[in-house]
Amino acid sequence: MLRLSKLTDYAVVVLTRLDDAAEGGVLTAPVLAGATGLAEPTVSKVLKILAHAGLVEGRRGALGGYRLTRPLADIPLIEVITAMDGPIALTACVDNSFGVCESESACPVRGRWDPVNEAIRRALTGISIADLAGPPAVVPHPETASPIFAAE
Amino acid sequence: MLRLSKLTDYAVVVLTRLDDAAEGGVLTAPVLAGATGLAEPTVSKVLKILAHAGLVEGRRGALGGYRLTRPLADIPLIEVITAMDGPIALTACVDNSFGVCESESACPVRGRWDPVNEAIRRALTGISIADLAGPPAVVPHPETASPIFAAE
DNA sequence: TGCAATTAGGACCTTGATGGTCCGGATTGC
DNA sequence: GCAATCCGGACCATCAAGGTCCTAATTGCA
Repeated sequence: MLRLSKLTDYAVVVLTRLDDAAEGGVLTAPVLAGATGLAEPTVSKVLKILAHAGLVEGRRGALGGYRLTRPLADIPLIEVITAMDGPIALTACVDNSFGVCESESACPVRGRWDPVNEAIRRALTGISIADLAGPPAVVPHPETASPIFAAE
Repeated sequence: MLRLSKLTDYAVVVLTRLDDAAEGGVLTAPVLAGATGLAEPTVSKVLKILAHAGLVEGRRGALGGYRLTRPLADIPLIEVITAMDGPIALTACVDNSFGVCESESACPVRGRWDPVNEAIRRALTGISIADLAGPPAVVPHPETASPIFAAE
């Protein structure tokens, strides 16, 4: 269904909540779990991955917790997706990876997916997490909503 | 990994091969299987789905087979993806689907994914299957390659 | 110095979707 | 009437995603 993983979804939610922390302050995994309604181990897992990608910073020990390393507006959506789901690659046929496809000799679209991946990357680069956090509520009609894409 | 299903991948390959048929002629599933290197039942499954979506037309009986209902250039990639994978929806939070998310009351990104889906749809609408079939070979540097996107 | 709180890293299991195969029925041409 | 072919669906195996848990390592405080 061309869907991204739930973990990525959670990551966006967690990141936006993390933005609630006071200047310089940190939020612990349990607190974030409570704020988001997600299970604590899951939140913990998400935060660990995000920390590994450098999007958040973890501080151990008592009074420890996590905080953003950058403002949400400086985090493009694609960076979160890449951190959680790995690099954007719609098919196994990426770049010049030979040998992984048993019918590559007969494949007429060989090497042709890259521009597609690139197009999606571009579309996702222009959207920041801040855009997703945005105004509080539901968007009834996306077409008439205010444009949130830098690329448009 | 934000990947689309293999079936979709196969569909694109099969469609491009189907384009080899003579004007008005048809190709059978076994022939297409041979031409693409894919297993026959799989090709058959793909064709059935494509036929259901109206992208190809099946003709039964002896001398039967499949043929394109439109030239490849008139088939946007997104149409194939939608046919095979279902509608583009990066997350379960789509439109105004209430009740499916147990923490929707606490979710700060509620309803905010739609524009993202829309952006991807747009990026995928400008690419036709003909673009994917394109010139025979590998694209070394997508950035310097000829632009194939109508939207750019 | 010891204890409590917290992140870090990974192992582990379950579940659901995907991928792939197969079968019976309907249709068509010879 | 027969053979070839599509049509529709059922069926099962595999595999990655989702989620949980456990054990270190680190830090602050009494």
